[in-house]
Amino acid sequence: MGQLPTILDVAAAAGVSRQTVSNVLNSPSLVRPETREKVEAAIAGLGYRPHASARRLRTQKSSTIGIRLDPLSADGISGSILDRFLHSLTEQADRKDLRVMVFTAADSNDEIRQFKRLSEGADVDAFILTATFHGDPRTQWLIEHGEPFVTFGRPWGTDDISDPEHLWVDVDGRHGIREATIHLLGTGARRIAYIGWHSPSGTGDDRRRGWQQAMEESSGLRPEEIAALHAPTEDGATFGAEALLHLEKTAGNIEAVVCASDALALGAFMHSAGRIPVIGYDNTPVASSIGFSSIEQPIDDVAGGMLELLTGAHGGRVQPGQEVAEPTHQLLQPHLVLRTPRVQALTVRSN
Amino acid sequence: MGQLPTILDVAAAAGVSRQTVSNVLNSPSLVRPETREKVEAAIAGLGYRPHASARRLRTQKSSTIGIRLDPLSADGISGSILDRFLHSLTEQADRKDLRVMVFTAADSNDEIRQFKRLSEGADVDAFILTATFHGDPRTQWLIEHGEPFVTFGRPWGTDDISDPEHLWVDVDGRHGIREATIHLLGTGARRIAYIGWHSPSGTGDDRRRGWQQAMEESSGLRPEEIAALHAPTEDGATFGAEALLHLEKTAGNIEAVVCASDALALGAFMHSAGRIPVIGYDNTPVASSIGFSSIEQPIDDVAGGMLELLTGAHGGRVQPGQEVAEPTHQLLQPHLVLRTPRVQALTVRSN
DNA sequence: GGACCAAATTTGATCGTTCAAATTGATCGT
DNA sequence: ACGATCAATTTGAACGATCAAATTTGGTCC
Repeated sequence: MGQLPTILDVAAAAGVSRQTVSNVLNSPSLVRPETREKVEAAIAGLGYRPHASARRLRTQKSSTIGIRLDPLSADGISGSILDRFLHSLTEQADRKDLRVMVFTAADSNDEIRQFKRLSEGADVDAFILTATFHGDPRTQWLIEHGEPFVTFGRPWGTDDISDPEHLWVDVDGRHGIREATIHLLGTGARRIAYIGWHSPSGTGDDRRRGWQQAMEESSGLRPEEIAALHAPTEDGATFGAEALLHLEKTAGNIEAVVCASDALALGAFMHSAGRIPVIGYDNTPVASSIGFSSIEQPIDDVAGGMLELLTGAHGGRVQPGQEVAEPTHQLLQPHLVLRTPRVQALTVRSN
Repeated sequence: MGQLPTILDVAAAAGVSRQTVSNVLNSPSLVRPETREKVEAAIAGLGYRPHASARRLRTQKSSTIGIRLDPLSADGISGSILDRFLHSLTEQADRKDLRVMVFTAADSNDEIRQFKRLSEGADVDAFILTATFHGDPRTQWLIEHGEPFVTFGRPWGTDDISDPEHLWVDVDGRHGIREATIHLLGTGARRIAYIGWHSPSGTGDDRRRGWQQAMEESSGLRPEEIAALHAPTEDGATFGAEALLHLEKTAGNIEAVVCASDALALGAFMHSAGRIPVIGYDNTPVASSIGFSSIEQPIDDVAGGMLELLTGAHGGRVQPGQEVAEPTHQLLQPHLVLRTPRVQALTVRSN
């Protein structure tokens, strides 16, 4: 390991002072090009890297963002999506010289306790929140304590979307589901069912509206008929299968299904034995393995957008009562990934 | 936000000196119980938390472990397993007052570059490695540079398992597959196929041996017959389906299948239409949704074991030529999760 | 009561960096 | 030629904690 070189070693090697080296790193414009080169050569020669903790102590900034690992979120981004998101976030953060620290929490209150720990210890100086919900206590706490943060998910219900209290990036689920439904209508299907989550659910209700709009506009069915094609349930493959079974009994013939998640879609697909088109949401590995269509969220753009908001003019905080030049949120569009099923017959056990 | 209290504020409030407060936190035994209580009251009253960066600067320890996010590892722990592992690791690290920092890397060399960045910047002071392979350059680099680390995975091939050059925790895949095979033999099946990965692959070869042993001991088949039931391929559902199709053509009737991964098992299960028992590896969500048996790795124990080794006497490093009292590795046993299929018929398209 | 020793507590120095103020050296206007 | 101005660089101080050494406290023994 040896002793790591410090800024003083670099200064000595380059024949300048500490501060000049510091300036080369942080405010290059202050340094004469000639000296800058000398210093840069010394830095490279010694393999010097600034000591993160020393810098943090002095600047009171950690250049680290915190994100909770939420493995089993029923709502919003589930499992493998969070995984992809975390990966993309970390990769892009790295390019901006930001580090990512993860933590776990049992519930929202526990998460707030972690916010406290991590911000007070100066471990992180901004937070990334996923799966926001109506009346979220976490955003409230962060705003009150002046901690910078960005959410993946709109501030459902609490405030105006166009004039938000905080920064957010979200995916327009309604639009995605609407496009998917329109695609199915374009193939000739009319009796298109929607299997989603129980209300109230910000994400869930929004997605359902996409299906509802498309159906009302172009299916030619009466409102009661459309309503009869809607089955709210819990998230999960078995629930998806049961919901479709239920719909077939109560609403009769179903020509296609749009689902609020891939888990539900898997169930519906299994139950329908691949005979009718099923469209899921999130384009998880299951969808591609089994081979059903799914709506893909632009995860990279979400992560990139969040970092942009965090490092941009706002610095993760919306200054109250101040003119805002840059946008404070982004609503991104998902896109439909079409697949033809790899399986022909598939039926759920009768048990 | 206000100004956070420092150790000096606590000292003043408790009527003692800096160092006494520091001792209450780090070496309570040095402090008289009476004073300790006073200080603890002051800490609680002010809501003081030590400034992580200041402590790190002084102690030259970050109390942070780094782990690479590897989203698409074909070998070893794949996708959702890494997710579960990361979650478990973070949760257990938290209890030991350790933080977890994540990073991404395109390949091993890139990962080594990250090791450098993070250790030189004193961002992390130990690494967690997953999916080790034969002649892994990463472990070599870490050993050479004296960076503490633990691997999830044995040092395949490089050195002696019972006298390792570094700390590791692994799951006994051979034993797991062996038990799974024995279970199938117990149900009366004899012609049990094995679908795994191409050789050489540390993990893959080890798992295959488990099947081979069980077959040689108890199937009653001749060695050539057993060999004919083995199909090595790439990881993935389609490869699994193709492998089983191939085996049916070349080896004839197959009564059950054991696979090196759930992805392969999914393919085999789809191809066999759920008619014969299929056992996968990793017990991913796909296995539970679709409903096939799978071998579950004790992820929590793996994470816990790795942290134990890291924080134990070794401090993540095996001192060369020194007597070692504590064990330097752990080999854990997986267990079989049995399921009855939820689907009855399922066939792969002929394309 | 004073000498001695261990336990408890305090003080001085330091980790590596950046901020703020001070210094140097060159250019310029009058 | 002389101070004023400005760019480039240096020096002193501080961030908040811990280590190492010094000091005080308190008890025991003769």
